Amino acid sequence: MCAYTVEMDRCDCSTIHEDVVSNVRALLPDEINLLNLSELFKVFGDSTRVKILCALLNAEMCVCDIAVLLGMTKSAISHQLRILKQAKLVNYHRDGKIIFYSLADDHVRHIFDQGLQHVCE
Amino acid sequence: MCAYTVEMDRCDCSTIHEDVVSNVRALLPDEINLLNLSELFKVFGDSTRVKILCALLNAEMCVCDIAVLLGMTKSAISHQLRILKQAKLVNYHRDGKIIFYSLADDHVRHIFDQGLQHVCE
DNA sequence: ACTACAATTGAACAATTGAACAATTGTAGT
DNA sequence: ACTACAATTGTTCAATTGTTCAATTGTAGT
Repeated sequence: MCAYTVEMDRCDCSTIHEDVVSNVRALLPDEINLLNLSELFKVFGDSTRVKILCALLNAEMCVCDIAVLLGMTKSAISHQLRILKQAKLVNYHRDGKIIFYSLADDHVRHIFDQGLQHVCE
Repeated sequence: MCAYTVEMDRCDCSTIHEDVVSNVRALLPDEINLLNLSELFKVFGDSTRVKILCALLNAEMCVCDIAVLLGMTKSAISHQLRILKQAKLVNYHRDGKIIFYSLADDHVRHIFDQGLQHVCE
């Protein structure tokens, strides 16, 4: 019989390492932070957005530039930039008709570096 | 008229900064690596998998332990562990009936640290 | 006011995804 | 061989996601 039957009615196993579970439970970040973290990675989890961010690692660019660079429509790029804006991953400033986008901070650079190291192994 | 009409038939803008575009294009990682990178982040982009990985940051655990810890079925955990295995993010070893899962390398730790820093600002 | 154009937005569609359920696999003990 | 059980797998379904198209917004120049 599962020791957690009362609070965890979905458990159907008997060999739980309760000490490990309770130790890990204490070390786990807050539910909210874990949720925000997965939301952040969800933003990274699209090849178009990855390409846009990689481009912005090297220079600030307008929607049109990015569209040409990636061979996509401005609409598609704009939609993705909106998502990147909401995640506070890019900044922008208007210069006449043109809006220039740039990276918001350097976390992206570090995360991408580590990620590329992983996929290149 | 767009300078890229021939090779980029989807471009509908005229104010391209060609120098910027070509510079960035030269610095952009290979298409394949960018695709793999987004696939990697896609794996991180799910709260269940983030929780599993955060748990494994602290201790190796069996499917049953993780199921109890997160209050989910073993089936659900197993499905997610399969995805984490395919992404080479977790290792595992069998001990009798029980299979213990652990983190594959420290890239995950670094990526999560940077990610948490970003979401906590 | 009008035109040109960079950029954004909303709706619709196809494709992908995560969770749940049932059935199955693999291992240990009797 | 049989039972028990940790873990995996296949299938189905609802929800989410990315792209396209068409229409709109905002700014600069005439």
